Amino acid sequence: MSLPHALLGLLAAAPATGYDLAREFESDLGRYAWQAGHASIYPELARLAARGLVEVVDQGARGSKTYDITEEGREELRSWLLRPPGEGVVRNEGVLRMFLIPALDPDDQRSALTAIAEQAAAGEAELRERLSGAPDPRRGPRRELGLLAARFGLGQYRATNDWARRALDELDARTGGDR
Amino acid sequence: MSLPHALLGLLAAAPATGYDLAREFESDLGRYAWQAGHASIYPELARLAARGLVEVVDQGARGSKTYDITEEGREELRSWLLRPPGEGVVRNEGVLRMFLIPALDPDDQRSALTAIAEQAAAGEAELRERLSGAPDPRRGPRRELGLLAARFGLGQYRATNDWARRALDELDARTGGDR
DNA sequence: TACGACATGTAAGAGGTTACATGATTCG
DNA sequence: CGAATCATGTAACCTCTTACATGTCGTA
Repeated sequence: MSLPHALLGLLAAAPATGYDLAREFESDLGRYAWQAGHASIYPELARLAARGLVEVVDQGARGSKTYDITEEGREELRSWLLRPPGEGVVRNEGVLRMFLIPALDPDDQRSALTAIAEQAAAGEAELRERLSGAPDPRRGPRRELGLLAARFGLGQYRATNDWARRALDELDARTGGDR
Repeated sequence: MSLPHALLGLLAAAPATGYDLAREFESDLGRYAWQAGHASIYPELARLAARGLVEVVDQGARGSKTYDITEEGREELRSWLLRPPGEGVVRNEGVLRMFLIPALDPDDQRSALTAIAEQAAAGEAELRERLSGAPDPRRGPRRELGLLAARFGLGQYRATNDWARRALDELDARTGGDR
């Protein structure tokens, strides 16, 4: 039940076509929060339109339809965002891998943890660069969302890197620290 | 395709019944990494057994079956854990809410961000207490998994709290900081 | 004029949740 | 002996992914 709210949230920032929205899910949104492909987005937009939460405000070239959120849509979005966050859906393959690392033998643990730390460091560096550069002019009205998401990602990568390096330290301590 | 590997990873630490595994998903594992209910676990164990990756090593009271991982299972798990982490599934309703907060008006943003910061602080405190106390004797062979997961959670809550408080500061700066 | 990006849709199937269904054991 | 917990399973349904299918527009 999160996809409709994700779409409402994106449309609340600016009207967009289904195609635009699908691309939005390929960046930070899809990386840290929620993934969706066009094959789930188009039918969901149609359902939201049928419920009166969004509407088609423009039909352009190539059969494109630009959707905007309606007043009812804003209310639905607001009540969802303000609802006390009960334990929602959580599904993260990367974190799952991290948790299961103790099942490996020490050498394999070392390489898996090293790979995680390096990947997190690389992700952090890349994001830091993006944040320090000029704000991406393409994003326009969703710039704020992107900024917030990027900063969240930064914290995420930092925490992951710290976690992996601490696990590596302890592994070295346990196995004698040599090699 | 992550549930079978999650089950293999848990069984790699110690043999368990489907019921045991279902409870495992209710703690840190389900909170940060991957959720699963008994209705998906039992059929998946049967499939894994059919593929020879796990086997029934004991049948106890109440029709319970204790599963253990096989050598083939360990190899499958190892190759999955060592596989370079391409972008896996990510689905996190809480993070999605965080990203969409800019869709609210400033007052609502303030309350949503405050709620997030408070919840993260409470989660962090609770986890910190659990980590400082005596290690839970019930967990036995999965203690290490739990420790790793709890420390990950700690970093997570810290990052979330920082993120929310920074967003609040900026909101105050933008809207004049009064009230 | 060909290629890449834009743009939308459907169908089949995988994976997962909720609800239904059943029964044994333990503990107060 | 009643309630909670242990323990397993199935059926219906929902959601999302993958693959299939189609067509337009800009530009090199």
